[in-house]
Amino acid sequence: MANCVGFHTQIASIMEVLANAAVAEICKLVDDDYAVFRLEVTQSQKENRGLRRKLQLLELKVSRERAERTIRERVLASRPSSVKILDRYRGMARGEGHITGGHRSFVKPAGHNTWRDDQTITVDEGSGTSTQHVIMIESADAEAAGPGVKQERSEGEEDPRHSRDNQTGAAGDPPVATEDTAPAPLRTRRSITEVSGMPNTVLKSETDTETLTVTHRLLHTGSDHRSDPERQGLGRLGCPPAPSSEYLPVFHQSHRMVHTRGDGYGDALNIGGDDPSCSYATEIDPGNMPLGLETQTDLSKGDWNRYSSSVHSEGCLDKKGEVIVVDEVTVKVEGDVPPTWNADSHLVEGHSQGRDFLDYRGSLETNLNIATPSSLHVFRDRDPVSASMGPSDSHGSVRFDEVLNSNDRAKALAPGGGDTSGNIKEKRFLCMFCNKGFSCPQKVEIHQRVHTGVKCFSCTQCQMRFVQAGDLKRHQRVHTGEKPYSCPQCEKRFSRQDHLKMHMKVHTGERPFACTQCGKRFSERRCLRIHQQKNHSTL
DNA sequence: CTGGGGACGGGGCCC
DNA sequence: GGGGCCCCGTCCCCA
Repeated sequence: MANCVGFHTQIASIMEVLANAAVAEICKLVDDDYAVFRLEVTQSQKENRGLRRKLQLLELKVSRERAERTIRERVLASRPSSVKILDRYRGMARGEGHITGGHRSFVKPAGHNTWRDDQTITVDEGSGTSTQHVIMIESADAEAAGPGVKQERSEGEEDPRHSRDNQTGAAGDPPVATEDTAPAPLRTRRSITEVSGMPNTVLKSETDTETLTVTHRLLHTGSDHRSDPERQGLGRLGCPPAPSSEYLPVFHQSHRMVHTRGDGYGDALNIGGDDPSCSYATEIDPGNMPLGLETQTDLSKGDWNRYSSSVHSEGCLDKKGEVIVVDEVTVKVEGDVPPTWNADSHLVEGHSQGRDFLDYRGSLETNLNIATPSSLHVFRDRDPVSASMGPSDSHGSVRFDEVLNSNDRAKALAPGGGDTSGNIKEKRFLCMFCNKGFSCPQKVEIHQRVHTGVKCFSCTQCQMRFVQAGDLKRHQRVHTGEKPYSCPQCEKRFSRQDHLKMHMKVHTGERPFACTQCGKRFSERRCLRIHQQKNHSTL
């Protein structure tokens, strides 16, 4: 019996030894494999870095070449051209046509939704049929990027301020506001991404058909933007991004904040209601205003960068303010990513060369996947908060040709997104729709209402709604009949100073707008324009 | 009667 | 918030 016990003990010992040996062997194998694996990963990372550097160099080179070409084009375009050109351009700006030359875009090839790090950006400047549509956003590092990678600029119309200067000129000899005499050169609209190599300075999306991977990089495409849990957001937003809305401000934030969607829109929107006469539009469709005002909190902290990122990551905010720090996250998109915002849809139709606000409008009208203002109504009606809305809700009736009026387009296309201050550093906060720069987040928020159609201020006397409180106040003079401005010449009174100023031209005989064709002068630019269209238009 | 132009009121938007 | 400009619609006058 004792022998039996001893035998079993020995067996157990041997088994234990063998087991330990096996474990040690396994561990060794695992360690070896792990070491090999890590070595491979390290090598891959090195290769990846090397490739990225090469890509940077290539893109920088392309950007510079493009800049040089732009300069040449501008030189060529600065030659005097005929009135026809500007008129034609104006027509296009109103959605009557497409600019067939000069405009270039980097657009994804048709049929491809995937952008990869190693995907070469090709540029077909002649046909505009390629490739990626990306942008470099001004940032602190922008200057370091050197010439050629500055924020794209596109001018199809003269700078209104500049024009105004020309028109006012020196007293006594009002300069001729030629209006159409010297059409600004039709410069190309291009978008360039600056790849600085710094992970937190380059944003790019790697979009698979149904998967949006947000890495350190994010290039915000329209489809990406709407590939939400809320493609509803598309509908709700109802304000499809202007082409430039593909652009995403690039800020120096290594971490992106993603807010989970919540229902706290009402709360979020309950800001700014300081005007007793202003019934704040709590019925604002949250999807229509992805900038959830909750972010005011962040904005007040100056954390606009994070704010912006969160908007683009999810477009939704958690009412609890829950924040998920995302370093790398894969956002699954339910269902098909609507190709709505694929630049391809424009390109395939031959609109590739003028893809900007103009094409955007066209696509809006033709692409059934795009939420139209009518769909806004649908979503608004679904919104329980908006159910209390009366007919005064102009939100849903916002027309994009109102939102994206020619002035807006011109400014959006203007250098620096309309920034004429020249101090672009002071306007680091970019509109996510038109890329226009502003000096502070609050201004961006207000400005973006232009695109979102959000009108927070409503008149208690009528159904009018306004984006800005000042507009409401001015409007209310219509009801009060208040006319605080009186003409010193004829005692005529006006509710607005600018109207008085305009009226004063009656007395001064000021006619700063002269027709270059017949010399006839007008007191209003519009009169001149109408005159030229009716009498001198050769189109 | 019609078209061109002047004048004015109002909204949009930016500074 | 005020100032200012742009744009549009409308009304009116006049040739």
